[in-house]
Amino acid sequence: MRNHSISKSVIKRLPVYLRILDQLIRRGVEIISSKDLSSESGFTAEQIRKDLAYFGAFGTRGSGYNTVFLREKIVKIIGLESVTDTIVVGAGNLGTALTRYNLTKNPYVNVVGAFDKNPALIGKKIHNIEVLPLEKASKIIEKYNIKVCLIAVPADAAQEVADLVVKHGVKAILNFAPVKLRVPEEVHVHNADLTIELQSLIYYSSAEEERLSSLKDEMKKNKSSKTFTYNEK
Amino acid sequence: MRNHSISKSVIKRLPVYLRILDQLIRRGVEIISSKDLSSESGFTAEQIRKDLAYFGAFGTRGSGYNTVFLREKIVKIIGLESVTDTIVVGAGNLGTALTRYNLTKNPYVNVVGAFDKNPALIGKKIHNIEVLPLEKASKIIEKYNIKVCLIAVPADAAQEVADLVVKHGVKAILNFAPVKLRVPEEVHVHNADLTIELQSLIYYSSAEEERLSSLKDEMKKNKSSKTFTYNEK
DNA sequence: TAGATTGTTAATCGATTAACAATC
DNA sequence: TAGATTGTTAATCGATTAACAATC
Repeated sequence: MRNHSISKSVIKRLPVYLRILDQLIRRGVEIISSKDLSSESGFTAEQIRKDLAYFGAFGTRGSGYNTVFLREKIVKIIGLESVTDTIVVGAGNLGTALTRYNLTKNPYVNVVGAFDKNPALIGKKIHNIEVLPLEKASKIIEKYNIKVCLIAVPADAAQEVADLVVKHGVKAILNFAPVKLRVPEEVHVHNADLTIELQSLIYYSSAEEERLSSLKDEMKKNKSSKTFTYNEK
Repeated sequence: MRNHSISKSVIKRLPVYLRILDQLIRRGVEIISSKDLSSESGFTAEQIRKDLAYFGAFGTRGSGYNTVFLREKIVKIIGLESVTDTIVVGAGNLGTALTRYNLTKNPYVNVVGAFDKNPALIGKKIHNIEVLPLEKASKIIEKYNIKVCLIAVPADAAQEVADLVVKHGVKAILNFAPVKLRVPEEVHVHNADLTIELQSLIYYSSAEEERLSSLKDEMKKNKSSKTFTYNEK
């Protein structure tokens, strides 16, 4: 049976649905329509119905989706039935924030280890776990059979960390360092890259057209009077 | 002159090109082909050429792109010629990490203010700036004509912060809180949502097909023996 | 039954890939 | 000139939107 693998865009929306369902359930809402899910999520109702339909028929025509039932299905689809153990490499401000957030606010994930190379940070307590030297990571990865790892180290250390964790069995990396990690193709990397988000936001924060048209004017000038040389190397 | 607004996917790739060019320039590389940019970025060479072509003809047939020239163009396109002043709201671990990162590692951005509601954090020094109470934000936004704001507060406080900063003129928000912010349509919001990234990664970290097919089996069973009721409301 | 909302198919839109002429 | 690589047009692919029959 071919699944032709569900598209990445669909998968990225599932956690949004899950979060909304968790909220609705907390508020005691039992039924939700795709229309209301739409206004909560910002995705269109059609898209939501289509996304869910990839995995099954979870709703009831005429009324909507049972929140508890749908939540349970999405939890299964994503693979969150049991808590996912992870480690965080890098115990600076960002690594600390990530560790603490996941330990306290993310019920689907547990952090079983935090690591750093910096001796000054080793021994530091984050919530209930202690920062260990990077060399201890391999042991923990194997002990807990860790498949998912967060990397929050400086750009120049990230590849080395990726190599290490992948070597010991990690299959998915959430990378906060601004570098493209090179990993075997069976390993998944998601980049959570602040700089890229911020810069693309800056693009939209000022009048787009003006900037681009002044750029075009410049190009015209350059056409006639070459200022740059292209002949080295 | 219609620009039909360049697509978001293109804009998200520009900062990646910029980063690579910055690296290449630092290493003294003067010319780079789309092929080599491809291997550095992970995007295809065709895509890179097409992306750049939306804005102009920046390369030289037969040789490639002059790194300094192309960098300068991308800086102009994104709107990074002058440093962008920003503020960070939320001075917990994440807000502190973001503030420090941008102050020390991101030459295109300057943080002119950090704010929090928590009295325990007010007065705290992050690098060279001091955490101020949230009420002071409006003043700083107006004083520096801030257009871009980072929000790193807990989910339940994020909307209130968004309302405040938008009211005083912010046009672009990088939101780290796990909520959909409601803002006027001229305001841009990018969500940097750890939980979504992490959960979609978890989806890929274990055998997709097995999970989905066991889900399908369940659905079949449910078809005959209904376990859920849909008639409350 | 009438009203509502899903699940699914078809139509559209947009983005990526392929191909190649232009040109350094 | 021969070799290389861009810039651009055309072809393909994939994702979103629209429409509506199915059905609660």
